[in-house]
Amino acid sequence: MNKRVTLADVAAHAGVSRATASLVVRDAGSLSESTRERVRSSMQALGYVYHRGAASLRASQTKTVGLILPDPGYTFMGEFTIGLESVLGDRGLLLLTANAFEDPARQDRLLQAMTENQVDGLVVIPALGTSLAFAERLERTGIPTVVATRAEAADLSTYVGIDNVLGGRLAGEHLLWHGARSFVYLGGLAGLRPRVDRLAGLKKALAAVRGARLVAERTGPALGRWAREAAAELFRTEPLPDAIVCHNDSVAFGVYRALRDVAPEAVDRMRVVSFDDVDEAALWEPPISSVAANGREVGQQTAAALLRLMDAPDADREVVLLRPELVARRSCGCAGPAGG
Amino acid sequence: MNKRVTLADVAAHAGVSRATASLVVRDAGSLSESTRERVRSSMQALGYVYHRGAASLRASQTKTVGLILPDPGYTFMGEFTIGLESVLGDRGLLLLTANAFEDPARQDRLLQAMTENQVDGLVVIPALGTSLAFAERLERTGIPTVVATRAEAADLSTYVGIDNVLGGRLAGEHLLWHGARSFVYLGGLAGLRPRVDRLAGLKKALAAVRGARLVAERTGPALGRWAREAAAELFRTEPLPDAIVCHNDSVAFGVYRALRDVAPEAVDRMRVVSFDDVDEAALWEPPISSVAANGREVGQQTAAALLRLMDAPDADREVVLLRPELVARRSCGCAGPAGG
DNA sequence: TTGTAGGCGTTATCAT
DNA sequence: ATGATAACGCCTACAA
Repeated sequence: MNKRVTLADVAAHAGVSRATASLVVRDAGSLSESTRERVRSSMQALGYVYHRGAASLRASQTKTVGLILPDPGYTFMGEFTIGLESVLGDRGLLLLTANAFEDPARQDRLLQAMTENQVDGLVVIPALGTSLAFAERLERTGIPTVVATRAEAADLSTYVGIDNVLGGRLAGEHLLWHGARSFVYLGGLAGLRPRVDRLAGLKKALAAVRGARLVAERTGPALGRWAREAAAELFRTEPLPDAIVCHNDSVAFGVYRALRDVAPEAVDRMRVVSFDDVDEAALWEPPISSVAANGREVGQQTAAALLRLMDAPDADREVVLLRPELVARRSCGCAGPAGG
Repeated sequence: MNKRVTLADVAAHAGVSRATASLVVRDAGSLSESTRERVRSSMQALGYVYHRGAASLRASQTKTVGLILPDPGYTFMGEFTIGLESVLGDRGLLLLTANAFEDPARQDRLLQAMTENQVDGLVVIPALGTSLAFAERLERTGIPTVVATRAEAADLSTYVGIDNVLGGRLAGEHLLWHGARSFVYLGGLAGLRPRVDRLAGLKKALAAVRGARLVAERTGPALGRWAREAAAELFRTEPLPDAIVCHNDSVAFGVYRALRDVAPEAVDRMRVVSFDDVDEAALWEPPISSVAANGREVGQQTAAALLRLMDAPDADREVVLLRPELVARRSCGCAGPAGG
C-alpha cells in the first residue's frame, strides 16, 4: 500500500522545484533540455502518474467533453460517436458519455452530472420529449454546447444536423417520379423533430402532384421488430399503398419481413425508401434505397463546431445543415445493379 | 462574469459552517432537518453547483468508470453499453468512454488517460492485437478492472464473456444434424480470440462426424460489405460448401447478398448460421439462425462483476462465462415459421 | 448537532 | 531558467 507519487516527489528526486516539474509534465515554459530530461527520468524512476483531477481543479479546465445520447442502440449513434471522438481526440479531449434512454427526466440528471463534472464542452442529441426548459437549462450552464441531429432543444444553441425537410422531399419526389401516388410514412416516435421535418418535406413533394396523397402514417420506435408488427397490421387492415417511406433502414427491414409474411405477392412491386443508409441497406433483398445520413460526418462537423465554440465562446450561435443524398437502389423501383 | 459559487458562499448565506454545508450536499452526517432545508434553499438561491472534481481530489474517488471499447460501430457494443450503464448508473457512476478503433497503440494512450483521470473502475473490451504487455499494464494500474467479451488481455483480470467454444460447437452440431458436411468459416479479424474459440468449437463438432470437414476459412473485419466481397470471391473460385458459419450477423447479410449476386440458385439450399442475433437477423430473408450473444446481458454481468471488485478489491479474480444459445430460424435449414 | 483547521496535487503569479 | 508561495473547492478529522 504505497503512497501516491506526486509532483513534489518527482521534483525532490530530480532536485528541482515543483513548479519546474510542473512545466515539464505540461511541455510548457522555457526550461533547459537537460533539466527536462532529468525530471523525465525521475518520473520514470518513481512511476509518476499525472493527476488530471488536481490539475483541473487548479487550471479550471478538465479536457473532457460531455456527450449525452438518447440511445446507443441505433447504428447512427455509433457512427456519430466515431466522427466526434476522432476529431476531439486529436485535441486531447476525452468523452464523458451518458445515455438518456429517451427519458427526459434521466436526461436532466445527466446534464446535472455533466455540469458537476465541469466538462469543457457538451454535445447533446436530445431525447424524445425534450422540453424547451431543457434548452434553457443548457443555456444557463454556460458550457459551450452543440445540439446535434435532433433539433428539439436547439433553439438557443449551436446546432448541427441534417436537412430533414430536404430529405423527405427527395424521397417523395423520387417515388413520385416512379409513378407512386398513395404513400404511407412508417416509424419514428411521435413528435420527434426529424420525423416532423421528413414528413413535411414529403408532403411538400406530394402537394405538387395531382392525385398524390399520404394515406396513412404510424408513429413508433424506429426498430425493425416494431415495424414488422405495425406494417403487418397495416397490410391486413388497409389497401396496400404504392409506396412506403420508412423513418430509417430498420423500419424498412421490418416492412419487408411483414410483406413476405402477409402479402408476398407485393414484395416486388412495393416501392420503399428509407433514411440513414446503414451498411445493411445495400445488402438487403431487394437492396434498399435510402436517404443517406452519414452519422460519421455529422459527428465530425459537430466536433468542429464545438471546438470553434470553445475557442471563441462569445461567437454567434451557428446552424450547420448538412445536405442528405438519396442513394437509389432497387427497393424504390430503380432497376440498378443488384447492390448499387 | 460572476465568480463561481462555492460551498463557502452557501454556508455563509445559510449561516452555517462549510462542514455543515458539505454534509448537506452529500446527504451525510446527522443534521437537523431545519438546517438541511435552510442550506438547500441557500443553494437554490445562489445557484450553487457541486464541484465533483474538487470533491474527488479530497475524497480520492471520482464516481467515474472508464470504458475502453474497440469500435462503437458494432451493434454489440451499443447493447453492451446499455447493459453496463444501466447498472452502473444506479450506483451514481458515470462512464468515461473511449474507443480504440482496434488500434493497440491508441488503446495504450487511452489507458494512460483513464489512469490520469483516476477512474474508480475500468472496463475494457480489448482491441485486436492487444498484447500481454497490455494485460500487465492493466494490472499495474491498481484500478479494479474487468475485461469483457474478448479474452485477449484477461489472463490477469476478472473476465466476463460468452463461451465461444460452446457457441461454435452448437453451430457445428446443428448444421451437422441438418446433414451438412463441408463447412466454411467466414469473417472475424485474424487472431481475434472469439474467432479462435468459435472455430475451435466448430472443429470439435466436426471431428465427431466422419466426412465432416472445414474446407475454407477467411479472416477479415466482420462487416457486411467485407463479407459480400469475400464470399463472392469464394463462390467464384471454390465449389460451394454445404454450410457457412459466419462470425456475426453482418457477415451473414453479406453472404446472402453475394449468393444472390453470383449463385442465386444456391440461396435456398445453402445452410448458414451466424453469431450475435441482432434484431435484423429475424427480419432477413431467409430469417437467419444465429447464436445469440445478448450484449445487454454481458454488459449487465460486467457491471455486476466490476461493482463486486470495487467493493472488495482483494477478492479473487473471477471468470464469468455466459452460455450462448442457438436461435434456429430458416437459414440453417429449419423450416420454422417465417420469422421464428 | 455543529464548527475549526488542514490538506488533497496541481498550477499561476511573482520573484530571483 | 528556476524557485517560493498561494490558491483551486472540497472533505476528513477532531473538537466543542
